[in-house]
Amino acid sequence: MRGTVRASATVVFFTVTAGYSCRKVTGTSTGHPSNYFTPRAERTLGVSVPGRLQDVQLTRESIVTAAVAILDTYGLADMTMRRVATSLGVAPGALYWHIANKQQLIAAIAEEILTPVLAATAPRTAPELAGLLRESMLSRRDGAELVAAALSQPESETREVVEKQLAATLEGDADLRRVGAASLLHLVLGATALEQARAQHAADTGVEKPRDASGDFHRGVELMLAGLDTARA
Amino acid sequence: MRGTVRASATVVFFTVTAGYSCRKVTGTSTGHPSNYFTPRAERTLGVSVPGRLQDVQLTRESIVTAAVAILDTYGLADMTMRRVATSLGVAPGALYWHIANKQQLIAAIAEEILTPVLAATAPRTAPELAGLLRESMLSRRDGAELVAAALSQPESETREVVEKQLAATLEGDADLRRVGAASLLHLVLGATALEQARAQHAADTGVEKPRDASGDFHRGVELMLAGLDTARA
DNA sequence: ACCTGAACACCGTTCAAGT
DNA sequence: ACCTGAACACCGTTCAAGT
Repeated sequence: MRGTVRASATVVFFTVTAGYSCRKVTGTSTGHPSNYFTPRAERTLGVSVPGRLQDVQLTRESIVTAAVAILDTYGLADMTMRRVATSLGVAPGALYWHIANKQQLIAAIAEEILTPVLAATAPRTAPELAGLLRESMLSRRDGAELVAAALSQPESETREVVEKQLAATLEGDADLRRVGAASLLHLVLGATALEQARAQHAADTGVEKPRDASGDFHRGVELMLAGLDTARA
Repeated sequence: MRGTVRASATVVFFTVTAGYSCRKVTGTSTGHPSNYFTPRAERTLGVSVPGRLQDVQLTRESIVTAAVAILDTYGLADMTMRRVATSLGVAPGALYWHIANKQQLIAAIAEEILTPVLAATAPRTAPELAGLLRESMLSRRDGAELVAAALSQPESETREVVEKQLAATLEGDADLRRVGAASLLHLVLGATALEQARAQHAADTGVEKPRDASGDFHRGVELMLAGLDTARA
C-alpha cells in the first residue's frame, strides 16, 4: 500500500450546534467511496486534507498551533484533545508524549494568546497594558474564558509575569503595587470574560444591542487607578 | 417483586483521585452477593442507600439540593448530571423533565449559593456586600468557579440582581453607579475565583503558604471605592 | 405526567505493543 | 524516541416506550 495509493481525500465538515452537541456531516469528494488511511499513512503519503499538517514532526509547538486553530474555528468546548490529534493526523495518545495533560495545553495556549502582553514591547502605562490584555483575549474565540482558566491554575507562571508587568506600571510602595496589580488583573479577567460571553451570545442569536463594552472597561480601570492614586497620597 | 424484596443495600464508595479519573470500589455489605434494584424499585421499596433521597417526588428543588451536595463532596468536575441522577436514585434522563440542561442547573445552584446576598437582609454598604459575595462563594467547593460560570451566561437574572444591589450601595449618578457596580462584580468574581483555586490547591498539596487573601480582597475593593469617590467629586 | 432503557456521539487518559 | 491501537471509565442529551 505504501507509496502507491494516491490521494482522494474524505473531507469532514463539522457543524457545531450548541455546547456539546455537534453533528458530523461526512461527504466524499470523488472516486472510491470508502478510502481510509491510517493517520500515519496520511502523513507519510502526504494525502491532502485541508487544515491538516503534513509530514512535520509532532511537537509541543505544532500541538499548540493546531489547538489554537480549532479554538478559533469551533470554540473552547470543541477544543478537545481528540480533535486536536485528529487535525494533526495522529492518534490521541500521541499528544501525551509532548504535553502532560489538557490543563498544560490550556496554559500553553494562554501564553500564546498573551504574547503581545508578555513581549518586551508591551506598553508601560496601566491603562494601555490593561487594554492590551483585554484585546489579546478578545482576539480569539473564548480567549477570555481560556486565559482566566489558565491563570487560575495556582502554579501559572504567566499570571506571575502579567502581575509583575502590571505592578511595574504602578506607583507607590511594593505592597500597594502588588495589591493594585492583582486587583487590576482580577478586574480585567472578570470584565473581559463577561464581555466576551455577551458578545458571542449576541453574535449567535443576532438580536442583541451590544452596548460599548470598551468604554465601560476603561472607565472601570480608571476607577481602580484613581483609587490607587488616593491610596498613595 | 414489588413489596416482597427486603433491603440489603449495595454500597458504592467513590474514590476521587484527580480531575476526571475516579475509581469505583464496590463492596457488598452482607448477604446475597449481587442484589440489584432498579432506581425506581430502590425508591419505592425504600432501600436505604446513604445520602440518597427516598420516595420523594423528583423536583427541580431536590435536583439542586442533590447537586449542591455532590459539589461540596466531590467538586465541580464530578458534579455530573449522571452522578446527580444516581444520587437521587433516578435515570439520567429523568432530570431533563425538570431542568432543560446542565447550564440551567448551574444557574440554579449559583442562585442557591448567593441566597444570603439576594435576601432582603443583605448589607447596604459596598464593602459588606462584596465581602458577603466572596464568603458565599467560598462557602462551597468550587463555588467561585461555578458562580462565575453562571453569571457569565448572558441571560443571567442573578447577575442583574447582584449588580443592582451593588449599584444601590454606591453614590453618584446612575451611569457611574452602573459602571462601578459592574467593575466591583468583575473584581469580586476574579479575585475570589483565583483565591479559591489557590486555597484548594494548597489544601490538596499541603505544602503551601496561604497569604491572607481576605485582607488583599478588601483592600482591592476599597481601592475601587476610593476611585468611585474621586469620580464623584 | 413522569420516568426508564437504551442509545448516540462523544470525552481525557493510559499503556502494551510496534517501528 | 515516538507513535498506534485499543481499551478504561466515563460524559450530556434525546427519545420511544412504559406506567
